[in-house]
Amino acid sequence: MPKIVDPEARRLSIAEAVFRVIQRDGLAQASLRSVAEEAGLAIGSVRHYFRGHDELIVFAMRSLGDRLEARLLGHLPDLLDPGTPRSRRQEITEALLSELLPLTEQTRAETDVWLAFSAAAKNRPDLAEEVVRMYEGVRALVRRVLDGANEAGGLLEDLDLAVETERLAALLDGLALSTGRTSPELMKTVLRRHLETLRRPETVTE
Amino acid sequence: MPKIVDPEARRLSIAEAVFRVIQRDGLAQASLRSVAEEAGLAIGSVRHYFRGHDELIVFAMRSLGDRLEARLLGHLPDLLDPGTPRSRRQEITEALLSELLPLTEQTRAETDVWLAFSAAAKNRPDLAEEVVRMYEGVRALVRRVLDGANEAGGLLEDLDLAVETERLAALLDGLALSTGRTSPELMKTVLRRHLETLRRPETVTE
DNA sequence: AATAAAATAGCAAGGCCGTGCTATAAAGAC
DNA sequence: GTCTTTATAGCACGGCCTTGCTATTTTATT
Repeated sequence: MPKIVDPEARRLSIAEAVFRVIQRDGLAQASLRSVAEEAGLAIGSVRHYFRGHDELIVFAMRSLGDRLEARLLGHLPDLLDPGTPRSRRQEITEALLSELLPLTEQTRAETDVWLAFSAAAKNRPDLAEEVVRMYEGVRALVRRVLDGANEAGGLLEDLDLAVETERLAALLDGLALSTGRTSPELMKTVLRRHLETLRRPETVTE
Repeated sequence: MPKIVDPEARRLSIAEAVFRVIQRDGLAQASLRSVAEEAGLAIGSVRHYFRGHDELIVFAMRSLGDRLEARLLGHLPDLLDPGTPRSRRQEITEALLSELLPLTEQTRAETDVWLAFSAAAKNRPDLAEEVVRMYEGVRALVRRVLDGANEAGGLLEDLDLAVETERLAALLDGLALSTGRTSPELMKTVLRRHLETLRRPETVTE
Protein backbone atom coordinates (compact mmCIF):
# COMPACT_ATOMS: atom_id res chain seq x y z
CA MET A 1 0.00 0.00 0.00
CA PRO A 2 2.23 2.78 1.11
CA LYS A 3 5.73 3.71 0.29
CA ILE A 4 7.78 1.68 2.72
CA VAL A 5 10.82 3.01 4.54
CA ASP A 6 12.58 1.60 7.53
CA PRO A 7 11.52 4.19 10.08
CA GLU A 8 14.20 3.33 12.60
CA ALA A 9 16.91 3.81 10.01
CA ARG A 10 15.42 7.17 9.11
CA ARG A 11 15.41 8.24 12.71
CA LEU A 12 19.01 7.25 13.09
CA SER A 13 20.09 9.16 10.04
CA ILE A 14 18.28 12.23 11.32
CA ALA A 15 19.98 11.75 14.68
CA GLU A 16 23.29 11.84 12.88
CA ALA A 17 22.33 15.15 11.37
CA VAL A 18 21.68 16.32 14.92
CA PHE A 19 25.20 15.29 15.92
CA ARG A 20 26.75 17.17 13.02
CA VAL A 21 24.83 20.33 13.81
CA ILE A 22 25.70 20.15 17.49
CA GLN A 23 29.34 19.58 16.79
CA ARG A 24 29.51 22.41 14.28
CA ASP A 25 27.26 25.00 15.91
CA GLY A 26 26.31 23.79 19.37
CA LEU A 27 23.19 22.31 20.88
CA ALA A 28 21.45 25.68 20.97
CA GLN A 29 21.48 25.71 17.17
CA ALA A 30 20.05 22.25 16.77
CA SER A 31 16.57 23.44 15.84
CA LEU A 32 14.15 21.42 13.77
CA ARG A 33 14.88 23.75 10.91
CA SER A 34 18.65 23.43 10.91
CA VAL A 35 18.57 19.70 11.55
CA ALA A 36 16.13 19.19 8.69
CA GLU A 37 18.38 21.16 6.38
CA GLU A 38 21.45 19.21 7.52
CA ALA A 39 19.59 15.98 6.88
CA GLY A 40 18.44 17.16 3.45
CA LEU A 41 14.78 16.96 4.42
CA ALA A 42 11.89 19.34 4.84
CA ILE A 43 10.97 20.29 8.34
CA GLY A 44 7.63 18.57 7.98
CA SER A 45 9.36 15.32 7.09
CA VAL A 46 11.45 15.36 10.19
CA ARG A 47 8.31 15.90 12.17
CA HIS A 48 6.83 12.83 10.60
CA TYR A 49 9.38 10.80 12.58
CA PHE A 50 9.46 12.85 15.76
CA ARG A 51 6.56 14.34 17.64
CA GLY A 52 8.48 17.51 18.25
CA HIS A 53 11.80 19.04 19.03
CA ASP A 54 12.18 17.56 22.50
CA GLU A 55 11.60 14.06 21.27
CA LEU A 56 14.20 14.55 18.55
CA ILE A 57 16.87 15.67 20.99
CA VAL A 58 16.11 12.95 23.50
CA PHE A 59 16.24 10.33 20.78
CA ALA A 60 19.56 11.63 19.49
CA MET A 61 21.08 11.58 22.94
CA ARG A 62 19.86 8.07 23.59
CA SER A 63 21.31 6.94 20.29
CA LEU A 64 24.68 8.34 21.19
CA GLY A 65 24.50 6.63 24.56
CA ASP A 66 23.67 3.33 22.90
CA ARG A 67 26.54 3.72 20.51
CA LEU A 68 29.06 4.43 23.25
CA GLU A 69 27.73 1.55 25.32
CA ALA A 70 28.02 -0.90 22.45
CA ARG A 71 31.58 0.13 21.71
CA LEU A 72 32.62 -0.26 25.31
CA LEU A 73 30.97 -3.59 25.87
CA GLY A 74 32.57 -4.94 22.73
CA HIS A 75 35.86 -5.23 24.55
CA LEU A 76 34.47 -7.06 27.54
CA PRO A 77 34.35 -10.67 26.29
CA ASP A 78 38.12 -10.81 25.71
CA LEU A 79 38.73 -9.40 29.11
CA LEU A 80 36.39 -11.75 30.92
CA ASP A 81 37.77 -14.82 29.25
CA PRO A 82 39.90 -16.44 31.97
CA GLY A 83 42.17 -17.89 29.32
CA THR A 84 43.53 -14.51 28.30
CA PRO A 85 47.17 -14.20 29.33
CA ARG A 86 48.17 -11.49 31.73
CA SER A 87 50.12 -9.33 29.29
CA ARG A 88 47.19 -9.33 26.86
CA ARG A 89 44.95 -8.28 29.70
CA GLN A 90 46.84 -5.09 30.22
CA GLU A 91 46.55 -4.20 26.57
CA ILE A 92 42.86 -4.93 26.47
CA THR A 93 42.21 -2.96 29.62
CA GLU A 94 44.00 0.01 28.20
CA ALA A 95 42.18 -0.28 24.89
CA LEU A 96 38.82 -0.56 26.57
CA LEU A 97 39.29 2.44 28.80
CA SER A 98 40.75 4.39 25.89
CA GLU A 99 37.37 4.19 24.24
CA LEU A 100 36.26 6.75 26.78
CA LEU A 101 38.91 9.22 25.70
CA PRO A 102 38.79 11.59 22.73
CA LEU A 103 41.86 10.17 21.06
CA THR A 104 40.66 10.24 17.47
CA GLU A 105 38.71 12.73 15.44
CA GLN A 106 35.73 10.42 15.67
CA THR A 107 35.72 9.92 19.40
CA ARG A 108 36.54 13.54 20.00
CA ALA A 109 33.44 14.53 18.11
CA GLU A 110 31.39 12.14 20.18
CA THR A 111 32.85 13.49 23.39
CA ASP A 112 32.01 17.05 22.44
CA VAL A 113 28.45 16.18 21.57
CA TRP A 114 28.10 14.16 24.74
CA LEU A 115 29.33 17.10 26.78
CA ALA A 116 26.73 19.34 25.18
CA PHE A 117 23.99 16.88 26.11
CA SER A 118 25.33 16.46 29.65
CA ALA A 119 25.38 20.17 30.27
CA ALA A 120 21.87 20.58 28.94
CA ALA A 121 20.70 17.70 31.10
CA LYS A 122 21.29 19.75 34.24
CA ASN A 123 17.98 21.48 33.62
CA ARG A 124 16.13 18.81 31.69
CA PRO A 125 14.95 15.70 33.50
CA ASP A 126 14.33 13.80 30.28
CA LEU A 127 17.97 14.18 29.27
CA ALA A 128 19.19 13.63 32.82
CA GLU A 129 17.95 10.05 32.73
CA GLU A 130 20.36 9.28 29.96
CA VAL A 131 23.27 10.97 31.70
CA VAL A 132 22.64 8.88 34.79
CA ARG A 133 22.44 5.72 32.73
CA MET A 134 25.83 6.44 31.21
CA TYR A 135 27.37 7.53 34.50
CA GLU A 136 26.32 4.32 36.17
CA GLY A 137 27.21 2.22 33.16
CA VAL A 138 30.74 3.56 33.06
CA ARG A 139 31.27 3.02 36.75
CA ALA A 140 29.85 -0.48 36.57
CA LEU A 141 32.17 -1.23 33.69
CA VAL A 142 35.22 0.20 35.41
CA ARG A 143 34.32 -1.79 38.47
CA ARG A 144 34.11 -5.00 36.46
CA VAL A 145 37.48 -4.30 34.92
CA LEU A 146 39.05 -3.72 38.31
CA ASP A 147 37.34 -6.74 39.81
CA GLY A 148 38.55 -8.87 36.95
CA ALA A 149 42.11 -7.68 37.30
CA ASN A 150 41.92 -8.20 41.02
CA GLU A 151 40.68 -11.76 40.76
CA ALA A 152 43.44 -12.50 38.29
CA GLY A 153 45.85 -11.28 40.92
CA GLY A 154 46.98 -8.32 38.90
CA LEU A 155 46.28 -5.58 41.41
CA LEU A 156 47.90 -4.30 44.54
CA GLU A 157 46.42 -5.76 47.65
CA ASP A 158 44.32 -3.79 50.09
CA LEU A 159 42.81 -1.55 47.45
CA ASP A 160 39.36 -0.18 48.20
CA LEU A 161 37.81 -0.98 44.87
CA ALA A 162 34.81 1.29 45.34
CA VAL A 163 37.14 4.24 45.79
CA GLU A 164 39.44 3.12 43.01
CA THR A 165 36.49 2.77 40.67
CA GLU A 166 35.44 6.32 41.28
CA ARG A 167 39.00 7.55 41.04
CA LEU A 168 39.61 5.90 37.69
CA ALA A 169 36.21 6.86 36.31
CA ALA A 170 36.67 10.47 37.35
CA LEU A 171 40.11 10.51 35.79
CA LEU A 172 38.67 9.33 32.51
CA ASP A 173 35.88 11.90 32.67
CA GLY A 174 38.36 14.64 33.41
CA LEU A 175 40.60 13.70 30.52
CA ALA A 176 37.62 13.60 28.19
CA LEU A 177 36.64 17.07 29.31
CA SER A 178 39.92 18.67 28.37
CA THR A 179 39.31 18.21 24.67
CA GLY A 180 41.63 20.20 22.56
CA ARG A 181 44.11 21.23 25.24
CA THR A 182 45.50 17.91 26.39
CA SER A 183 47.10 15.96 23.56
CA PRO A 184 46.02 12.38 22.86
CA GLU A 185 49.56 11.27 23.64
CA LEU A 186 49.50 12.84 27.07
CA MET A 187 46.08 11.34 27.74
CA LYS A 188 47.38 7.89 26.95
CA THR A 189 50.45 8.44 29.08
CA VAL A 190 48.34 9.57 32.00
CA LEU A 191 46.00 6.60 31.72
CA ARG A 192 48.90 4.18 31.46
CA ARG A 193 50.58 5.75 34.45
CA HIS A 194 47.41 5.50 36.50
CA LEU A 195 46.99 1.83 35.68
CA GLU A 196 50.61 1.24 36.60
CA THR A 197 50.03 2.60 40.06
CA LEU A 198 47.24 0.09 40.58
CA ARG A 199 49.16 -2.88 39.30
CA ARG A 200 50.93 -5.33 41.52
CA PRO A 201 54.65 -5.07 40.83
CA GLU A 202 56.05 -7.83 38.65
CA THR A 203 57.25 -10.39 41.12
CA VAL A 204 60.86 -11.07 40.26
CA THR A 205 61.07 -14.72 39.39
CA GLU A 206 61.85 -16.21 42.72
CA MET B 1 25.31 66.28 37.67
CA PRO B 2 24.18 62.75 37.07
CA LYS B 3 22.94 60.12 39.35
CA ILE B 4 26.06 58.30 40.37
CA VAL B 5 26.25 54.55 40.64
CA ASP B 6 29.30 52.37 40.77
CA PRO B 7 29.00 50.83 37.32
CA GLU B 8 31.30 47.94 38.07
CA ALA B 9 29.22 46.95 41.07
CA ARG B 10 26.11 47.09 38.92
CA ARG B 11 27.66 44.86 36.33
CA LEU B 12 28.63 42.37 38.99
CA SER B 13 25.17 42.28 40.47
CA ILE B 14 23.72 41.70 37.01
CA ALA B 15 26.27 38.95 36.47
CA GLU B 16 25.00 37.30 39.62
CA ALA B 17 21.50 37.38 38.19
CA VAL B 18 22.96 35.59 35.19
CA PHE B 19 24.37 32.89 37.45
CA ARG B 20 21.06 32.37 39.16
CA VAL B 21 19.20 32.07 35.87
CA ILE B 22 21.75 29.64 34.45
CA GLN B 23 21.68 27.50 37.53
CA ARG B 24 17.91 27.42 37.65
CA ASP B 25 17.02 27.19 33.96
CA GLY B 26 20.20 26.69 31.98
CA LEU B 27 22.35 28.91 29.79
CA ALA B 28 19.89 28.74 26.93
CA GLN B 29 17.36 30.61 29.08
CA ALA B 30 19.74 33.37 30.08
CA SER B 31 18.25 35.93 27.73
CA LEU B 32 18.43 39.65 28.32
CA ARG B 33 14.79 39.52 29.26
CA SER B 34 15.00 36.83 31.90
CA VAL B 35 18.23 38.17 33.34
CA ALA B 36 16.75 41.65 33.60
CA GLU B 37 13.74 40.28 35.39
CA GLU B 38 15.91 38.24 37.73
CA ALA B 39 17.96 41.36 38.50
CA GLY B 40 14.83 43.41 39.04
CA LEU B 41 15.63 45.77 36.20
CA ALA B 42 14.14 46.70 32.87
CA ILE B 43 15.74 45.23 29.82
CA GLY B 44 16.84 48.67 28.69
CA SER B 45 18.67 49.22 31.96
CA VAL B 46 20.67 46.06 31.57
CA ARG B 47 21.62 47.21 28.13
CA HIS B 48 22.91 50.42 29.60
CA TYR B 49 25.70 48.36 31.16
CA PHE B 50 26.24 45.85 28.41
CA ARG B 51 26.38 46.44 24.68
CA GLY B 52 24.35 43.35 24.02
CA HIS B 53 23.68 39.80 25.01
CA ASP B 54 27.07 38.42 24.03
CA GLU B 55 28.93 40.96 26.10
CA LEU B 56 26.76 40.15 29.09
CA ILE B 57 27.49 36.46 28.91
CA VAL B 58 31.19 36.93 28.35
CA PHE B 59 31.38 39.31 31.28
CA ALA B 60 29.52 36.92 33.54
CA MET B 61 31.82 34.07 32.61
CA ARG B 62 34.91 36.16 33.18
CA SER B 63 33.57 37.20 36.58
CA LEU B 64 33.09 33.62 37.59
CA GLY B 65 36.60 32.81 36.41
CA ASP B 66 37.99 35.67 38.45
CA ARG B 67 36.11 34.53 41.50
CA LEU B 68 37.36 30.97 41.26
CA GLU B 69 40.89 32.16 40.64
CA ALA B 70 40.85 34.43 43.67
CA ARG B 71 39.58 31.69 45.93
CA LEU B 72 42.22 29.27 44.76
CA LEU B 73 45.12 31.66 45.02
CA GLY B 74 44.06 32.61 48.52
CA HIS B 75 45.47 29.34 49.80
CA LEU B 76 48.81 29.68 48.10
CA PRO B 77 50.73 31.94 50.51
CA ASP B 78 50.44 29.45 53.39
CA LEU B 79 51.56 26.68 51.17
CA LEU B 80 54.54 28.53 49.75
CA ASP B 81 55.78 29.63 53.13
CA PRO B 82 58.76 27.34 53.80
CA GLY B 83 58.12 27.60 57.53
CA THR B 84 54.87 25.66 57.33
CA PRO B 85 55.29 22.26 58.99
CA ARG B 86 54.80 19.15 56.95
CA SER B 87 51.56 17.98 58.52
CA ARG B 88 49.96 21.40 57.98
CA ARG B 89 51.06 21.22 54.36
CA GLN B 90 48.97 18.18 53.74
CA GLU B 91 45.90 19.84 55.16
CA ILE B 92 46.42 22.99 53.17
CA THR B 93 47.01 21.05 49.98
CA GLU B 94 43.83 19.14 50.49
CA ALA B 95 41.86 22.29 51.30
CA LEU B 96 43.21 24.11 48.27
CA LEU B 97 42.43 21.35 45.84
CA SER B 98 39.02 20.88 47.45
CA GLU B 99 38.11 24.34 46.26
CA LEU B 100 37.87 22.80 42.82
CA LEU B 101 35.26 20.30 43.94
CA PRO B 102 31.52 20.84 44.35
CA LEU B 103 31.48 19.98 48.03
CA THR B 104 29.08 22.67 49.23
CA GLU B 105 25.87 24.06 47.86
CA GLN B 106 27.78 27.19 46.91
CA THR B 107 30.62 25.54 45.05
CA ARG B 108 28.28 23.08 43.45
CA ALA B 109 26.31 25.93 41.98
CA GLU B 110 29.50 27.46 40.64
CA THR B 111 30.56 24.18 39.14
CA ASP B 112 27.27 23.76 37.35
CA VAL B 113 27.40 27.25 35.93
CA TRP B 114 31.00 26.80 34.91
CA LEU B 115 30.10 23.58 33.10
CA ALA B 116 27.39 25.39 31.18
CA PHE B 117 29.88 28.03 30.08
CA SER B 118 32.50 25.44 29.17
CA ALA B 119 30.11 23.50 27.01
CA ALA B 120 28.96 26.64 25.24
CA ALA B 121 32.55 27.67 24.68
CA LYS B 122 33.06 24.79 22.26
CA ASN B 123 31.36 26.86 19.60
CA ARG B 124 32.14 30.36 20.79
CA PRO B 125 35.69 31.65 20.55
CA ASP B 126 35.00 34.53 22.93
CA LEU B 127 34.03 32.14 25.70
CA ALA B 128 36.76 29.69 24.75
CA GLU B 129 39.41 32.20 25.78
CA GLU B 130 38.15 32.10 29.31
CA VAL B 131 38.00 28.31 29.39
CA VAL B 132 41.61 28.15 28.27
CA ARG B 133 42.65 30.66 30.89
CA MET B 134 41.08 28.57 33.61
CA TYR B 135 42.41 25.31 32.21
CA GLU B 136 45.94 26.65 32.19
CA GLY B 137 45.54 28.36 35.53
CA VAL B 138 44.42 25.19 37.23
CA ARG B 139 47.25 23.18 35.76
CA ALA B 140 49.80 25.83 36.68
CA LEU B 141 48.46 25.85 40.21
CA VAL B 142 48.48 22.08 40.53
CA ARG B 143 51.99 22.08 39.19
CA ARG B 144 53.11 24.60 41.79
CA VAL B 145 51.54 22.55 44.54
CA LEU B 146 53.30 19.41 43.37
CA ASP B 147 56.59 21.24 42.88
CA GLY B 148 56.34 22.67 46.37
CA ALA B 149 55.61 19.30 47.93
CA ASN B 150 58.44 17.81 45.96
CA GLU B 151 60.99 20.38 47.06
CA ALA B 152 59.89 19.86 50.62
CA GLY B 153 60.69 16.20 50.13
CA GLY B 154 57.10 15.10 50.53
CA LEU B 155 56.67 13.20 47.28
CA LEU B 156 57.74 9.88 45.94
CA GLU B 157 60.92 10.05 43.93
CA ASP B 158 61.04 9.59 40.20
CA LEU B 159 57.63 11.10 39.57
CA ASP B 160 57.14 12.72 36.20
CA LEU B 161 55.56 15.90 37.47
CA ALA B 162 54.19 16.96 34.10
CA VAL B 163 52.24 13.72 33.91
CA GLU B 164 51.23 13.85 37.57
CA THR B 165 49.98 17.40 37.13
CA GLU B 166 47.71 16.37 34.31
CA ARG B 167 46.61 13.27 36.17
CA LEU B 168 45.64 15.19 39.27
CA ALA B 169 44.04 18.05 37.35
CA ALA B 170 42.00 15.63 35.26
CA LEU B 171 40.91 13.79 38.38
CA LEU B 172 39.64 17.04 39.88
CA ASP B 173 37.85 17.96 36.68
CA GLY B 174 36.25 14.55 36.52
CA LEU B 175 35.03 14.71 40.08
CA ALA B 176 33.61 18.16 39.49
CA LEU B 177 31.74 16.86 36.47
CA SER B 178 29.88 14.17 38.36
CA THR B 179 27.79 16.67 40.30
CA GLY B 180 24.87 15.09 42.01
CA ARG B 181 25.85 11.48 41.64
CA THR B 182 29.10 11.27 43.54
CA SER B 183 28.70 12.33 47.15
CA PRO B 184 30.95 15.02 48.63
CA GLU B 185 32.27 12.43 51.06
CA LEU B 186 33.33 10.10 48.29
CA MET B 187 34.95 12.97 46.43
CA LYS B 188 37.03 13.87 49.46
CA THR B 189 37.97 10.24 49.99
CA VAL B 190 39.05 9.91 46.39
CA LEU B 191 41.13 13.07 46.50
CA ARG B 192 42.76 12.04 49.77
CA ARG B 193 43.53 8.62 48.39
CA HIS B 194 45.09 10.08 45.28
CA LEU B 195 47.33 12.38 47.29
CA GLU B 196 48.34 9.43 49.45
CA THR B 197 49.59 7.57 46.42
CA LEU B 198 51.85 10.47 45.55
CA ARG B 199 53.23 10.95 49.02
CA ARG B 200 56.52 9.55 50.15
CA PRO B 201 55.85 6.98 52.87
CA GLU B 202 56.52 8.23 56.40
CA THR B 203 60.06 7.15 57.05
CA VAL B 204 59.95 5.19 60.23
CA THR B 205 62.21 6.98 62.67
CA GLU B 206 65.49 5.25 62.05
C1' DA C 1 16.24 76.75 40.85
C1' DA C 2 18.46 75.43 36.52
C1' DT C 3 21.15 72.20 34.07
C1' DA C 4 23.58 68.47 32.29
C1' DA C 5 24.79 63.80 32.41
C1' DA C 6 23.90 59.28 33.78
C1' DA C 7 20.48 55.83 34.96
C1' DT C 8 16.32 53.69 33.93
C1' DA C 9 12.63 52.41 30.97
C1' DG C 10 10.07 51.10 26.95
C1' DC C 11 8.63 50.65 21.98
C1' DA C 12 8.79 48.58 17.52
C1' DA C 13 11.04 46.12 13.90
C1' DG C 14 12.93 41.92 12.20
C1' DG C 15 14.43 37.18 12.93
C1' DC C 16 14.27 32.43 14.32
C1' DC C 17 11.58 28.89 16.56
C1' DG C 18 8.00 25.14 17.49
C1' DT C 19 3.82 23.44 16.21
C1' DG C 20 -1.09 22.64 14.43
C1' DC C 21 -2.77 21.80 10.24
C1' DT C 22 -3.28 20.85 5.43
C1' DA C 23 -1.75 19.36 0.86
C1' DT C 24 0.74 16.57 -2.40
C1' DA C 25 3.60 12.59 -3.92
C1' DA C 26 4.73 7.77 -3.89
C1' DA C 27 4.08 2.87 -4.08
C1' DG C 28 2.45 -1.77 -2.44
C1' DA C 29 -2.23 -4.30 -2.47
C1' DC C 30 -6.10 -5.42 -4.93
C1' DG D 1 -5.85 1.07 -12.89
C1' DT D 2 -7.59 2.15 -8.49
C1' DC D 3 -7.13 2.55 -3.69
C1' DT D 4 -5.07 3.25 0.57
C1' DT D 5 -1.51 4.16 3.56
C1' DT D 6 2.74 6.17 4.36
C1' DA D 7 6.25 9.60 3.24
C1' DT D 8 7.28 14.18 2.18
C1' DA D 9 6.39 18.98 2.05
C1' DG D 10 4.86 23.54 3.27
C1' DC D 11 2.02 27.40 5.26
C1' DA D 12 0.88 30.44 8.89
C1' DC D 13 0.31 31.69 13.65
C1' DG D 14 2.00 33.03 18.08
C1' DG D 15 5.97 33.39 20.98
C1' DC D 16 10.37 34.76 22.51
C1' DC D 17 14.59 36.89 21.22
C1' DT D 18 18.04 40.88 20.13
C1' DT D 19 18.74 45.39 19.03
C1' DG D 20 18.34 50.33 17.34
C1' DC D 21 16.24 54.07 18.99
C1' DT D 22 13.78 57.23 21.77
C1' DA D 23 11.70 58.91 26.12
C1' DT D 24 11.75 59.77 31.03
C1' DT D 25 13.51 59.96 35.65
C1' DT D 26 17.11 61.00 38.85
C1' DT D 27 20.63 63.79 41.09
C1' DA D 28 25.35 66.20 41.67
C1' DT D 29 26.86 70.41 40.35
C1' DT D 30 26.44 75.24 39.35
